[in-house]
Amino acid sequence: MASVTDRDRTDRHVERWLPVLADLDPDVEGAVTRMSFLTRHLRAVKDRTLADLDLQAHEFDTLHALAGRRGRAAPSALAGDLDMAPASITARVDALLRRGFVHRVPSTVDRRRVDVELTEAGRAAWRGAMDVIGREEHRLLTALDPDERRLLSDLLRRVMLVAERPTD
Amino acid sequence: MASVTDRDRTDRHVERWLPVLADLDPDVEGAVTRMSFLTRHLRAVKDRTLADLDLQAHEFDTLHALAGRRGRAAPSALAGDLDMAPASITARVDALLRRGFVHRVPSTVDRRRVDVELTEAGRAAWRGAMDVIGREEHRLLTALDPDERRLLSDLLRRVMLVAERPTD
DNA sequence: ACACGTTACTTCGACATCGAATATTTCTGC
DNA sequence: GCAGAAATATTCGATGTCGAAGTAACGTGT
Repeated sequence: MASVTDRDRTDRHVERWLPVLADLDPDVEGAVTRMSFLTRHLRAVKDRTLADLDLQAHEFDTLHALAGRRGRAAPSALAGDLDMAPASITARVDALLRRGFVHRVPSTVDRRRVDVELTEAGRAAWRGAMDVIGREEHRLLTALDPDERRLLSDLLRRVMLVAERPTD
Repeated sequence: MASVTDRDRTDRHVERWLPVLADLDPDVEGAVTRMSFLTRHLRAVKDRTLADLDLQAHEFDTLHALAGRRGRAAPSALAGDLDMAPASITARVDALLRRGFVHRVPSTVDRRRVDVELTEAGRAAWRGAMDVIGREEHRLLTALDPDERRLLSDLLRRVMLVAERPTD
């Protein structure tokens, strides 16, 4: 069991930088560094998990975005959801096409558009991975009890609302 | 002022996925998604801020890692600090070399090693950027008062300790 | 109808990153 | 001492991403 006095690598990080940067706020730096590290950790675990299923993270992410739009979406919509340049979607779809996970469906009403649609194989690959993804998220968050998880989520929401507000 | 009932984009994200994934824990998913988004947000703001100073994020990151080692380090040490492949350091150092921010110092005691050392220009570029970086971090975290920041940092530490523990 | 601006996707060239292979140097076991 | 293992940085080839330019189609105002 983790004692309240246990230190993590971020404590060491802050301790190392404090002499160099005197105006460092340990709580601000600690929160930001931990969010950054946890995000990277989850990404790394996801990479390894997906590798066992013969999927790359960016392949899964694309299937996931598609599934989130009921299995069919325009490339530009996927680019928006994935926070990527539209130009990058083309290569991703090409690769998924070669694996038989998606196909392109030219729109009949607007011939500029070429929707991307999940195949059955694509949906199966996504579902198979979804059964496994998220385990690590829950494992990490069991460090906190349900009330604390709610508290963490609520604190982060308030930070998010500032982030979403335009800077001016 | 943000009301306690204000919703952020993560609330909308969870709401959108709940019908598809019934076993989703809103607090777990909320916390993870918010950490991921905030990390990306800070990265984006850093990119824009550094662009004004004619620096790329990976250039600054390399200078920062060097500064954290008192201005001199082996490429493999930088690779470890930056969580990158050692092969990738070569190109970064080459680029910083062309800008006069670092130079290579062959070690006299171990002729396999070629330390990388900050020049005065490199240290000045780092310091100039450091004065600006971190503003956004503080801006976001002022959504919380000091006690809440401490609380957030402590909650995240406990999550970190689970992440750092080997999975087994 | 038609010209013009907008929208949507793709192609192209540049670049960052990585894993594997390479060259050189140091360390280790005997 | 010396042969083989380990360590260190680099080169090389492949891949993913992006911005800018290109191509095609739509929409609108006149």
